[in-house]
Amino acid sequence: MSEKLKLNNQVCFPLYTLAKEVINLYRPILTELDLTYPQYLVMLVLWEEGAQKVSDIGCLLKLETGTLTPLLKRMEQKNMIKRRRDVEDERVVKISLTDNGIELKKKAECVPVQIIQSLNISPDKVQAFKEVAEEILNHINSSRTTA
Amino acid sequence: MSEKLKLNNQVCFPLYTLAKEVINLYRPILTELDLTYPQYLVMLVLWEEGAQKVSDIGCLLKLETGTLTPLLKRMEQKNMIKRRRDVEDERVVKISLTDNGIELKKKAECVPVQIIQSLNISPDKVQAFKEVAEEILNHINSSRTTA
DNA sequence: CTTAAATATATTGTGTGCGATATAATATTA
DNA sequence: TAATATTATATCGCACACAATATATTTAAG
Repeated sequence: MSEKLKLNNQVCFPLYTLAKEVINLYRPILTELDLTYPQYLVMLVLWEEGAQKVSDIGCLLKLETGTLTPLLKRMEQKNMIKRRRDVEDERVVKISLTDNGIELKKKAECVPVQIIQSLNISPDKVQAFKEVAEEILNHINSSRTTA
Repeated sequence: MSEKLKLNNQVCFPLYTLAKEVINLYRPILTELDLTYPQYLVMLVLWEEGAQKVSDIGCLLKLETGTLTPLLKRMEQKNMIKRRRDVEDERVVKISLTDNGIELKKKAECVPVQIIQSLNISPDKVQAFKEVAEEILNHINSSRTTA
């Protein structure tokens, strides 16, 4: 059989599996904060950058509006964020943290440490891995804009 | 602000994003074969290993039955696979290829080449990346069975 | 041989993820 | 300025992904 179609020779399969497994690693930890992984990413953005437009969050996290709108509504239901139309431009929806959302950051401080520990891999390799991932991402994104 | 919670310092975020982007790379190519990425993985297993139990496919692809059952039913609708209860053990459902499913392999031969090209990264780095991904996966899986 | 435990798959519910389309508001242009 | 194009979200439909639960079948214990 053609070697190229063998599962073990697929490059993207371990990537696909690892991404899922890592999210599964986050799941029990984030459940403590009543967050899912993509919701956690939204919180990271808001904690770091402050109030953001929906489109800004989408741009930073590479998520479409069809994903973000319902996700943000669920976070609003949980009283972590506020969704407000911009008075300057009524098309824009500004996402900001509630007091609860701000407060949640304290509980989140320990999340990255726990994850790094359970990944159980040398910091060097983690860093190298991250860099290759980002390099491939850049390739993909630049070839998209070029095309 | 605590450095550890900054988006750019997250190791798992580029992994999560890259996995999605790579599936988006596959999407137009696999659409030609009327397959999604997880469905393509199922086909890889069947082409390589022949007929398999649902649980075997789940084990190989790290997918739960709640994901696989409806996915396999969609593939059955498209007349790519057959689902048959095992006469020896009525609990088991055996998944096998239809003639169409076997035929589809020819059209799939070119998929890996196209993907590798669009990833646009040196084979060495791809290989190194794959190895680290598999290493982390092994860590996660072994620590799960140990715990 | 009958009941309890284990196994294999199916079902349900919730939450992404994305393409396609719709809607409303703003910007542009004739 | 009225018509048109663009922009920002929202909505809808489909397909995962997984936890929790249900169902059917087989195996094991007594």
